[in-house]
Amino acid sequence: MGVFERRQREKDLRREQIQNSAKTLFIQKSYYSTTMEEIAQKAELSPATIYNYFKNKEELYISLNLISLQYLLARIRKIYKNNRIPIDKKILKFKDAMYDTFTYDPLVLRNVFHAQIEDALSTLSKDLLEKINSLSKEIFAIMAKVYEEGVSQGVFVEKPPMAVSDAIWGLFTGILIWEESKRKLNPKKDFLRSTLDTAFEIFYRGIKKGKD
Amino acid sequence: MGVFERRQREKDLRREQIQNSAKTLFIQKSYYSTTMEEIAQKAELSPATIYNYFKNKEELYISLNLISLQYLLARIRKIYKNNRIPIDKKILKFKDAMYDTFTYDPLVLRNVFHAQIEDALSTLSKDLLEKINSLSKEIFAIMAKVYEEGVSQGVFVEKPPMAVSDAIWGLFTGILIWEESKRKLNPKKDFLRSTLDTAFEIFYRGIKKGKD
Amino acid sequence: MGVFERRQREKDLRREQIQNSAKTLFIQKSYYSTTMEEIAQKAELSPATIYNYFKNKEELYISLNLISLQYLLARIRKIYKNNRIPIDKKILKFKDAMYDTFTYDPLVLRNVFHAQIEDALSTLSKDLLEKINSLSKEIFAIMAKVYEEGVSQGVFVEKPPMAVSDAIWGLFTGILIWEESKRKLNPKKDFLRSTLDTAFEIFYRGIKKGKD
Amino acid sequence: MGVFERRQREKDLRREQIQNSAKTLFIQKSYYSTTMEEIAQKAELSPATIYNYFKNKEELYISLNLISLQYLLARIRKIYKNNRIPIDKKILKFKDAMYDTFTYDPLVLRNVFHAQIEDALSTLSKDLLEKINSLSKEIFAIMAKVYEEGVSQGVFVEKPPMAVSDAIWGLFTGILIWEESKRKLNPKKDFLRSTLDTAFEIFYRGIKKGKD
DNA sequence: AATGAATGAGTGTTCATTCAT
DNA sequence: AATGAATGAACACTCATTCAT
Repeated sequence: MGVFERRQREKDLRREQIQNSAKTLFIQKSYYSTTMEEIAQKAELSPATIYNYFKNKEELYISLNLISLQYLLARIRKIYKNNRIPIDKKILKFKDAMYDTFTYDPLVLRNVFHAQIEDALSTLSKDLLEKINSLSKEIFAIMAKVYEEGVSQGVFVEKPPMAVSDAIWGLFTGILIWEESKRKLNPKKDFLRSTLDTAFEIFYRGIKKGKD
Repeated sequence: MGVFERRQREKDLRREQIQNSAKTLFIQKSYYSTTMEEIAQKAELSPATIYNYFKNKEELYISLNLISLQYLLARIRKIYKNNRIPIDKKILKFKDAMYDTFTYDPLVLRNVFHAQIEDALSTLSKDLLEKINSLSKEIFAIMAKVYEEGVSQGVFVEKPPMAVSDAIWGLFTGILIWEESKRKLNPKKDFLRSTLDTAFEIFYRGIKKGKD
Repeated sequence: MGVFERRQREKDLRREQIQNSAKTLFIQKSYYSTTMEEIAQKAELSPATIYNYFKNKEELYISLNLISLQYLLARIRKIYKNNRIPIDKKILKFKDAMYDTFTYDPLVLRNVFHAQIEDALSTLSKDLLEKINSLSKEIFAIMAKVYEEGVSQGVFVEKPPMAVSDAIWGLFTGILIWEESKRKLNPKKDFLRSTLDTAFEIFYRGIKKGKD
Repeated sequence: MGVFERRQREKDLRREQIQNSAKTLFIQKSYYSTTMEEIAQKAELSPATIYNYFKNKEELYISLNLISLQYLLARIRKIYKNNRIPIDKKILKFKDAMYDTFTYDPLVLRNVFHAQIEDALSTLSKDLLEKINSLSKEIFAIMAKVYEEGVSQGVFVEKPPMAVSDAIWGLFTGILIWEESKRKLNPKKDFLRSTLDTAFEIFYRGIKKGKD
């Protein structure tokens, strides 16, 4: 049994090893320009071996996606349920959760936007897109609910809740992508954290009721 | 000369014809999944002909990029210089300029983010990226300047100006991409305009001094 | 126009050139063991070029098939309609028609039997199989009709007509394949013609009424 | 020794288990489209295990061939030696022997024709082909001998004996393959037995001396 | 100037086979 | 003896690009 378990562990490790190599390359060079050959090389395996772990390139790609988004949802939920955090501060906590998630795994973000690939990822993608969508929807729903509670508690000004959560999400992701792309041109400058903080301070102030 | 000029005009037309076909396809299907063949077909030309107008696929792609960004810059400049617009309202005008530009040409946006390709677009891209960057920098500089003027006029709260302009840009583009991607899953729902309006109202309120 | 026609002729030639190479190899080595590379080499072209003429390997293969069967049907029909040939001799003429067709193009035969490939040739094959089937059905129908006429004219003994035409077909093709396969082991001995003649004499005698 | 024998028996069983799986698949899908993986799965073994019993795919394939042909030879021999059967009826008995053999193992037939593989089965095949050939030769020799005896007994008309046995063989196999392939297109109709009977009645009548 | 035709250089994927355990 | 895992060697097919006409 020890043998079986070791084997399993090793197998899991190989899988992750492949996923990590793939993730790095996909982030660096996009889905299309990354070849299985390259992934294999980075994982120090032969291309054929990858196919023992993933049905094809697409599935490998897809396998990278949901984990992080699920993690994010978990974080968001936790914040939502935590009654010790005042409702208005939760918005800022959301930002932190997103920050942690997306700096850890920029690929998810791309897929959340999935703007680039869509019809290319043919069959499976529909399933994936739906899963991603259902996850994001839940995230949004929570953010919207928190905002609505804030409104009914009188701490937030009244706006269409879905628009607000879309705005939070957009604000976050927009800055993230933008800073990321700026960093590519000049890797030394990393203003992500500080820009995000400023942006959310402003946004927070924008929905917070009452004079400062 | 009439002949020469007609020729030139025709040539320009062909170029645009190709660019339009390419743009549509690149937006629909990404750079990688669009083939020269397809572009040619859409432009009702043979693939070989495209090479009379563009050195290669990359250059064709790149040629699509700057026009819209230049247009945006022009709009932004105009707003900046227009003294009849109160400083705080200029922020909202910026949003409108971005809205017009990006709904007209979603591709620029993608390229401004260029998240997908980077590495792949080898030599030429550096040049392009720099041009894009210098354009965006100017746009930002103006937005930052407007914000600073607002601060010194006492209508805006004080924040790091670059962070603010990054935030504006991020807020706008983030929402744009997000709504676009939502529309792909459900083409009937188009909340772009209304979400943008809500978001900018909030943001505006967030930087406006002396809240209600 | 001359140019266009020359082009067309050249194109047709290329197509045939490819088909010939393919046919030779498919006969020599079966569909599976023949590679596109080999076909290309034999046709003195690059593999990619073949794809300008045929969508894929399967279609190339399929393109080789119907021509000969159609030729056979035409021959069979001609014999059928020729009133100068006495009804009982027509059976022997059928043999000659089959002989000419199949010695010219052994591949058809294989496909008529298509025993080897079937489920491998997935999509298109259904269409092809049906066409082949409809062609063979017509051939059979004619053979059966001739036999029936012979019966009603009192020159043939009475048997189930379809069984008789199946038997003619089976007799012919069985001998063909068998002699072919013998020739492979010993290329010098070619008894196809003489064996066929003997076989059909016997068969003819077997259905002819009022034996010697 | 009991242990050794049991081991041997088990080993033999495994071998057969593999051969059976392989045979079924080869018949269903041809040599090329059957994978070792599939054979292993059907045999409820791992692919690697197969290699403990057969040097490689080719040898496995080849191992399937002779058994049935040897069985057929035995049957043919038995008929030949059975003096209670009148010489002319032996021809019809041969048909029954072939029918039993080939309906039990259609693969042999294909390999007897080996039309599909030849070239591909490189080294070993020569050996196999020779064995197959020597077996078929013997079968033929017997059939020819029976026919010759019939001729000298005055019950058969005179024809080249080898041509007659080729014809018998061809008639049988041709109909077999043909009916098999028809059954593929329409599994409900199985006329093999009846067509064979009709065909051999005709053939029998074709060689039988004397008026009916 | 436009294009039909040809192609080199990939690219994802399959599969028989090997080998350590 | 059985097998999980790894892989080399193919192979069909794609596509940007070139070039003669």
